[in-house]
Amino acid sequence: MPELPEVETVCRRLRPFVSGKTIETVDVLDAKIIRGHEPEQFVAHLLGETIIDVERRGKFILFKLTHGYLVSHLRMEGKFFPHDERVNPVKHSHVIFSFTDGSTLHYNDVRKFGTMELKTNEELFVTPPLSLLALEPFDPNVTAEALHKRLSRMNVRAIKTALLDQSIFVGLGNIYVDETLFRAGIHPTRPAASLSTVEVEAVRQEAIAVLTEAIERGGSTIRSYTNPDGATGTFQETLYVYGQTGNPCRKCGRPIEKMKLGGRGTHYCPHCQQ
DNA sequence: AGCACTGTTTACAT
DNA sequence: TATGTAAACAGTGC
Repeated sequence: MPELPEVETVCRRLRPFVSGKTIETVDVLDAKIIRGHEPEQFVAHLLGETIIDVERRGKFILFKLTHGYLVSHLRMEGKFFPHDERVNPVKHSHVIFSFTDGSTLHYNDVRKFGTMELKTNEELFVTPPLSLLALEPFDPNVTAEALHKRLSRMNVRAIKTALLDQSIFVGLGNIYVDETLFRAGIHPTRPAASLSTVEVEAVRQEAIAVLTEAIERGGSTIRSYTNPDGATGTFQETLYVYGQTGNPCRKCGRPIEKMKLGGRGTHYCPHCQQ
């Protein structure tokens, strides 16, 4: 269930594996994964294409092809598994790529929420879904002033809900947004418009710190995430609030609480986050 | 058994 | 327009 650090970890693993390889066959075992085109068109376009590079934009994986891009989102449970040879699909294998060197890439997705879509170079950033994204969080143009201006226009929205909106801030999901708000000392239900520029800057800095540290640790494995090698991340060892319900806060010792906000489980310290 | 929960996004109703 | 809810699906845990 990847957020930006997990997707970045996946991209770093896939990049050396697929770069320079030419697609020989594509088996679509479940058409639900394919968006934008009929599966037949999807396959027909990919045959003979070479994967030039693997890039990331937000939580999307971008396979740069000879012609255009294959854009993939893992949603909750999507996983890519590289293999040096042809192997049989397993349960929940939905799309299988084989390359002219004999290696294969399997897409596995228990809940089938993940997507794959072809885009031309011209369409890529000016059509949904990528056109809807805010700037990358590490972009210097993401300033406290710009973010504060945007948040100040929100009527009643809670800061947590706003930060999960990828058109406002890119890369945070339910784990890292809770961690960001804890580190910034901001209560998740605070109206987004009520944050001062100083508080917004604290949120921005902590978000970048959390995302950066999580990338360095290969992401977080709470229950099911593994990278394409099957390895787990280790950032979960450093979590302050996510999944820590009832445990003593590492800053003040009072128990971490959990509530429901915007339909998502929300973890916070009632003392450190007023 | 049945229900609530899960790391995401979006279509739809209000 | 903005915001909240349900839905897509499968598995796990109580």
